[in-house]
Amino acid sequence: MEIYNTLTRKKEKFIPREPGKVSMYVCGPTTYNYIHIGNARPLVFFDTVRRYLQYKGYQVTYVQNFTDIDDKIINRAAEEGEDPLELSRRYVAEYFRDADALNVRRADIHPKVTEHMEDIIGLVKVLIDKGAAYAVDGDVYFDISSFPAYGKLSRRSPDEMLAGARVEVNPRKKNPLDFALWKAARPGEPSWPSPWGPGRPGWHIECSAMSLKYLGANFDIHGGGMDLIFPHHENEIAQSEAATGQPFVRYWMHNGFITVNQEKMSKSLGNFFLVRDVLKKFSPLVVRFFLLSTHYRSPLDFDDEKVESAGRGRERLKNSLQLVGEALRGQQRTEMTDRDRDCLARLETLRRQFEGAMDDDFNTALALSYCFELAREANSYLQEETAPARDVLAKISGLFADFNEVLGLFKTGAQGEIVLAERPGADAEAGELVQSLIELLLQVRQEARAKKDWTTADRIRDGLKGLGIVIEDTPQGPRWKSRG
RNA sequence: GGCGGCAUACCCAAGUGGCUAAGGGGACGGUCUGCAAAACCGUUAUGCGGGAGUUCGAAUCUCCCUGCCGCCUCCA
Repeated sequence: MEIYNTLTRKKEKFIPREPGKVSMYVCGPTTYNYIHIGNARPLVFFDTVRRYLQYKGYQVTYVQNFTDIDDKIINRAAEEGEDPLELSRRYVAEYFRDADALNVRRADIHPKVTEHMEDIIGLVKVLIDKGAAYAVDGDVYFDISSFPAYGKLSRRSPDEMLAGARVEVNPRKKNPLDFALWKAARPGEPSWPSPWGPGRPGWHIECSAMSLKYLGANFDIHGGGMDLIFPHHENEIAQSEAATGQPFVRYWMHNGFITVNQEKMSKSLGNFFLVRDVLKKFSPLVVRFFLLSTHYRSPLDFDDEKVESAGRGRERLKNSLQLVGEALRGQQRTEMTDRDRDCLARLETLRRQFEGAMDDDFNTALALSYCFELAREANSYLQEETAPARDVLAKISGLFADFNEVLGLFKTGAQGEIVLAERPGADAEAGELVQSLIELLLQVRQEARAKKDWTTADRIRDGLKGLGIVIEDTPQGPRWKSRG
């Protein structure tokens, strides 16, 4: 397996720190608003990375933090007249609603800054003791001159960064590029006691402190958006390596941006779409499919038409899954023909191709194409065979389940089996009634069809279609599904 | 100003030296159907922004040009 490492700008063979185990840390959101679709990309992508590593048999420890105290939260809280910590607690809960909808599995640990003050203060102390940081008037700054490797991730030297860059003038800093580890509290702000007076952590120190606590030094994978390379991750490296004297991270992974009209989407530009709003229009799993349809390091333009196109693609997979499901419930045979054996061989190839795609720096777009080839293989097989071979069916269905275990494009049941029920109110009590009514209409329509009363039959079909219910007539009778 | 990225069909998109340039959407034709839908079969880039070069051979490497974007400041 190869991973593109931002640190070396090359694909490198993946060798974890400890055989069979992978430690990964992904920068989570600052909880001052609902997440936007740009935040959703790393979420979904790194969730997929984790799933694939698990598929490969690794024991993965996945940590994703919440930045639940910072300037933006304080400002937002002031605007809303709400307590900052209450506000961030609320948005943490909202975050999980969106992430759950996108089929993102919970991290093993979701540390919060406010719950790790001791660890953060301890790390700042170490940095001061080692001469890598200095305290001024209740602030503490990291001294970048103490860390010669500063700039190695973003490939910039401090001199280059100063030339032409607008750096705020802060007379308390020794060097304009020095950054805050601890910020003295201003009146009315939430604060925590520290050896330097009441205050709160700077933005970068939390990730160093919390990753060190849960994953230790030199952990395997650190992920986040490309815009975090500088300064956030550069600063994390400086802090962590200055403190431990060991390499901070083995593989740095950064996802590309989501754009709107080819322009970067961000909270600061104000051209962002909240996941919450996007999900009013699209199924969350369609959004997930869309996010995985492009390689993670490429930009991805968000556009309703493109998401709809992705939705129709996913529908194709769903139809195939439905056909396979029906075949599993239907007649099967146990003897094998040459055709069956060819099919099995082809399926084995598809698994290898899928793994090859994911092994190559998590090429989800290519992996998806093998899902489609699987669908075509399955469909054409089922088209030809009225009583398909049990072993072939099992293999098809197992392969679909495995691919889905990695990509998470469909909900799964307790045994990891794919659950297609995305019908209106399928899991609500009212859904029972809806389903019964539809079944009743289908019976009426079948009676009309038997009498060749096509007008009535078509009226029922068209009417239901208008309500988002698609009817398909098959040799085994009609079936229906909701159009997502 | 400094640093970096991208440009593949109508749309999305994989492919970084070598069989006929994946896959999806769309469109068109066929099979199936009462008609549809779904599914299946077929068609849809002699060409990969433009130009020059390296090579037996390039979408893939080099140079130039054009266009778009990002980072250097909070940002996934």
